[in-house]
Amino acid sequence: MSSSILTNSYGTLIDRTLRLIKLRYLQTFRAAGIDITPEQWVLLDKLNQTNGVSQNELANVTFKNAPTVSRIIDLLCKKGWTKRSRSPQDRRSYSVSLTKEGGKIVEILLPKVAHLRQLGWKNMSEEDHLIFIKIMNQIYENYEEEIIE
Amino acid sequence: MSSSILTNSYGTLIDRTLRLIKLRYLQTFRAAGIDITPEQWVLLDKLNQTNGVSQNELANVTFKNAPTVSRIIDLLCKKGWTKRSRSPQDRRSYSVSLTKEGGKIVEILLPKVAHLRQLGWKNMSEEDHLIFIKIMNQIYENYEEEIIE
DNA sequence: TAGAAATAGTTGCTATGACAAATATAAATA
DNA sequence: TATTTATATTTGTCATAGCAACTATTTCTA
Repeated sequence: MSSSILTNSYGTLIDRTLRLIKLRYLQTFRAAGIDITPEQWVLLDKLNQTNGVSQNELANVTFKNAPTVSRIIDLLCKKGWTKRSRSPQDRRSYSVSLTKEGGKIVEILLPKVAHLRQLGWKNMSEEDHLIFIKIMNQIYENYEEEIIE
Repeated sequence: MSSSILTNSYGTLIDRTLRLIKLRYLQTFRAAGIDITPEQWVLLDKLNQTNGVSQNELANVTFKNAPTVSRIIDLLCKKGWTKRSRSPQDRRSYSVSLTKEGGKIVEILLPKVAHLRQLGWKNMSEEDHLIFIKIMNQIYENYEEEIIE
């Protein structure tokens, strides 16, 4: 293995790019006059795809942990964009769903988010995109299976 | 441009991989018996490379913002690994440097971090690594120049 | 079936990061 | 030189994330 992998801190690069992506999302949402963060958007978007799931399921599909989802849903409920209802099958869990207001927010923001995704891949090919996803997932798998000494 | 770019949320993938990387760093540091976070490590490592720089310079090279660097240096000073001294040339800024203790910490952790970097690139080539860095920086540039509508 | 173990969710604590406002000092300018 | 402007740093507030401890409920098991 070459030395550049050992000496270059790619974590810092990933970190800075991810923070810029999130910032651009936030600015775009603000410019649209909607007070929502990128993380809140992730949950709202997921609920739009699969309405009525539990917080636990939301946590799994968005790779977030339970306390984080709990707090973000709190905020979304306060804004009137989601609502919780106790699941009759399992009274420990909630069924979380979009309100009509929440649905409108998604409708407004979806095209803007699509535009943002396009911007990120400017000057790159579809192949670049596929390689990038593959490598990102490979790094994840490499660390996932690793047992710490 | 193909539609998969529009429908896949690569931000979520980057987010989950970055969080796993940080978790593995944290676990490795804990396993070594050293109470330090990945972000604190980034600053300590940078100080080891360029000792005596200002917080502002630290912020620039690590892509962090000033308040974050200020608070992390606070923590590192409390742990006795760094110290601040007022710069005689510019009395607004500090010269931040590693203490002897801080140097020892870096010495212990450097090989472990090199090992972690290798782990992340398991099953991948040096070329994969270069492509990845190139794409990550291209995404950054794409968003950097973008003016929000 | 009663008690133990597991699961869904919440809350408290700490760290990081973004933004805004504040202080102290330096640099530029009229 | 006096005043304005810019810069380095700090502090406050909020959002996200991880961990641990807690409650309520469900599932497993002796």
